[in-house]
Amino acid sequence: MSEYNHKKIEENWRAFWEKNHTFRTENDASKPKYYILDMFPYPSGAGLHVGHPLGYIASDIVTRYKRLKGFNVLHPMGFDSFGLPAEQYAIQTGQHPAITTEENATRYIEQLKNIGFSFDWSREVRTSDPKFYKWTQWIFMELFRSWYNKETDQAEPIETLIAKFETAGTYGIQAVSDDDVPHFTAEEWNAKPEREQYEITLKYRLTYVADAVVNWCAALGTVLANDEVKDGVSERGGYPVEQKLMRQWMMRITAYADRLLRGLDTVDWSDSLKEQQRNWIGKSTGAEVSFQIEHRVEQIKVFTTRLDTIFGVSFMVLAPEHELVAELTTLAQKPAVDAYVTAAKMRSERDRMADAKTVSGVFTGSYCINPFNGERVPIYLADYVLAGYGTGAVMAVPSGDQRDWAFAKHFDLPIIPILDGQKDIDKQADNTKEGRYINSGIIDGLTYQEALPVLVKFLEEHGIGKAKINFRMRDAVFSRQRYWGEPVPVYFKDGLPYLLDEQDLPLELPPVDKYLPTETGEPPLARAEDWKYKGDFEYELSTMPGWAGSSWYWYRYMDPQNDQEFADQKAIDYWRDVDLYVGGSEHATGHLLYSRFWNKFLKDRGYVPEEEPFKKLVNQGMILGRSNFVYRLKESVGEGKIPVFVSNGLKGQYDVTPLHVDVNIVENDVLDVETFIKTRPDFAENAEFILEDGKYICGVEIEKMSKSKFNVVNPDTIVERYGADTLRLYEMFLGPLTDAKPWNTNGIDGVYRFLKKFWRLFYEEPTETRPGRWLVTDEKPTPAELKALHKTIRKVAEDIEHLSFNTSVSAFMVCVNELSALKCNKKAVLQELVVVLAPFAPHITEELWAALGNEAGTLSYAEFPVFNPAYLVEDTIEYPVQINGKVRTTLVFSVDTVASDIEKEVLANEVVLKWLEGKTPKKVVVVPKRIVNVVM
RNA sequence: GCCGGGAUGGCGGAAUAGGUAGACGCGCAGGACUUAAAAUCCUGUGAGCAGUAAUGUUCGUGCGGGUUCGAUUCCCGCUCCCGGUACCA
Repeated sequence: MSEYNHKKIEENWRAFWEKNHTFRTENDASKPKYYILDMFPYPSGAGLHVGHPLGYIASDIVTRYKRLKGFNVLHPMGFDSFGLPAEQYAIQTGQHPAITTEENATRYIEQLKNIGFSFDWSREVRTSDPKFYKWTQWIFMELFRSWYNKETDQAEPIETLIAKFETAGTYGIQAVSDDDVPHFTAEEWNAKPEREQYEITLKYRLTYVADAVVNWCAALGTVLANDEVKDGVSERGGYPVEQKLMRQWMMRITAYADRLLRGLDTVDWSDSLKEQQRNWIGKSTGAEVSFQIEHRVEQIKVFTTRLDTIFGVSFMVLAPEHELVAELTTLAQKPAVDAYVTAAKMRSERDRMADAKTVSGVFTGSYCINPFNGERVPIYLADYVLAGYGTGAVMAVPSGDQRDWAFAKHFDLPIIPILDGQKDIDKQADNTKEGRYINSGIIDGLTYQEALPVLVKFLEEHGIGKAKINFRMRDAVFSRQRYWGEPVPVYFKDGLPYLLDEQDLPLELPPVDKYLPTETGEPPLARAEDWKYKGDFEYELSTMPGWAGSSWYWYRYMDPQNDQEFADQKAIDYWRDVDLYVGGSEHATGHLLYSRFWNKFLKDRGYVPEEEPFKKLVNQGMILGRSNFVYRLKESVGEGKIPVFVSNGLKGQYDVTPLHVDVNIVENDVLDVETFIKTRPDFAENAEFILEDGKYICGVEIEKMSKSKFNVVNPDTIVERYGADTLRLYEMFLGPLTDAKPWNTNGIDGVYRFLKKFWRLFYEEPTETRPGRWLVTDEKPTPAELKALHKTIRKVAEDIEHLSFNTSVSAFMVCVNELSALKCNKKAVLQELVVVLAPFAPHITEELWAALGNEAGTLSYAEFPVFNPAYLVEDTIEYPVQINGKVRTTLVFSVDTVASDIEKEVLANEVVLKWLEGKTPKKVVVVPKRIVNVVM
């Protein structure tokens, strides 16, 4: 074959790999392991666009490279196949989501295989497969059967807690639990009826039932994702949405807050990602203080990180959802409070936090007492305080906190200065810790450092509070009022939740007549007929959230067929953890925290060996769409009018409406007018076009890739026209893996030409009369050829380690340009180059590898060439010579020339002398092997 | 709002222990081959000014300051864009 025929070559090799199971991976303990994982996709109905494979190409390059370096590489792919879109489609069409999901996954696999990824498809998993979610349910059960012992700082079986109760009651127990756990002695425990004992343990288990705030849409009869709520109404239909408490399964992730925080120091992730997780966990050190409510027995607890400002408290603010609101509201204030609470229910948490400009709130009519000075403090409600944070109450210090300051101004409350270091507090709050305290009772005259211990001692001696570490992170809601998710393996008996017997797993999704909630607002599973545990007991009707299956799936790839365990212990001990994890940064605080949480839990219970599941992690950037526009004259729209479109360069002279035009009929921003008329008769029939230089030039904007913007580019189209190798190289060539960047098919010709030029090093260009001959010879390479090769070997190996693939592609181009110029057709050089290029362009390199006389299909497990620095040694260096930091000339010196000799010669140089204009330089900076700078 | 990230030619980008800004590619312009086109190959290409030209020279890495012999790179203050913000996955 003397012409580069990408289609034929690629189809051949893909068939070869499939037939020979080239990428089947064994759990082979004799070779060092390397686990490279892609965040698995949700198989959407739209199929893949060119943005999706970006991360997969990168991880496939590393995978193939590591194989060449002698590693046993696990590189699997599967589907996170539970999700809202399939359910939404099911609601609209009645089609079971399993069917849609199956079709979409099949399409994804086809598209992925088309790009030549070296996935081991025999290990594919899907979270919606009962054989998979059996183990998701099993892990849920293990969580339910566990509690968190703070003493040992790990999760333990619930039996160890019960044993403690039996011998010592709650005495000395350090557990993460609900707030309202009762205290008892061993005798008291042992005397309790079984049901009550069980009820008590429910407060300690790592998954538990509690009331949580959700977006309730009464009109749709369902709970909405924040995503589905826009401006306080449902995105679908525009119905009102309110914040409502609902009984939900929860995950006690907060038990792991500190370990999740500490673990970040041990993983190789980007600083920004770690920082996002740290902020999410939000550890803050401070104190909890109780304020007695005037004329009542209840107290209001607040958490503060600035206990030192307690003498500046001039009011108290509670979240509108605070449990004491009803009791605190006086008769006179009731109408105002009720109105405010109702209004707050209509606002989403995000709206409430984002809106820092409007001050709103209402006085309850009640007061509490500042325990440090006995002053009466009025109690307000305001929606900037969120019920789920801390205690849902804030002690307001207007002189030190800007939000409190604005609130105080608005309601005309006192602003008490507390530090003599505070400045301009009549204009704004000053949160300084500088200076000495004033108006502050027992800490007057002290500094911040001196005051803190005094305050804490006072707190503890008077029993009004304690030092406390608070986390912003809350327990995770684990229930979804949906159909298309894992059923929760729980049934109810006399109102209490119990686990299913293990042999009854998996609890499969029952058929339902509709995928909607019931008329009474119960989740879709309530529609299932005769769906009772052992024929008697109500099942839990909510399903698990999207993140359940993805919180442990990487272990299933290690042993995907196992029906005895979630994975064989030997397989887990061999593969252990993920060495490189590639995926989108949008998972920074969701999936990546939950996965770490479940991993730590599984480790505590002895199922997995590593504390952290993902050693190294990179976020690939999003590939954006490049939308094209046509501009229609506004005056040309209307009954009986002929539409007129004006070219981009001339649109300024007219009043026009920009309209998206399909990027697939635009080349280099020039519109294919004929196809446009043909494909869009709805608005381009008989249309006239005002051209520039005889062409219709389209406008351009960078936007997210989406169907509605007509800017979606399908990888299949690219593979058909240019081949998968070109697609792979081009996606890498676009820019750094981690950056967001626009897709522009225009540039792809460059890498396609590169592959053809590379091919020309092996085969002569064919003419009409004869096919191109095989050019490769066994001649000995010249130093220049070896230099070109070894520069590339070094660069590419370094780049792959740093995941800097765009620069590797340029390095290949430079190398091929150099070898072409040198007319190098030598096997000794070309064969090594084939191996180096193989991870990037696996098809063309397999073809050439075989043509060079190697056994077909063995390239994937060949050996990566070893870089030899001897070929790159230079004996001269070109020094840029600067005058006052500006380059004026360059001079060549041999590598061993000493600085003083360089300086001498530079000062004698005519260009330098010209710039010196006879003056003596103040200083000459000679940086060896780098640069010379003459300062005058 | 809060948290995180980014900004370099017409376009994608390259260059950071601070050391010749614009590698590589696209596009564009000119040329070769061709009856012609495509493909391919060669040359040029940040902007301005001077010069027939070789060349010389000034400006130039989002904006405003600073540190330094020297700043795309480090520091301070802004502007705009993107991601996350707990039920999209």
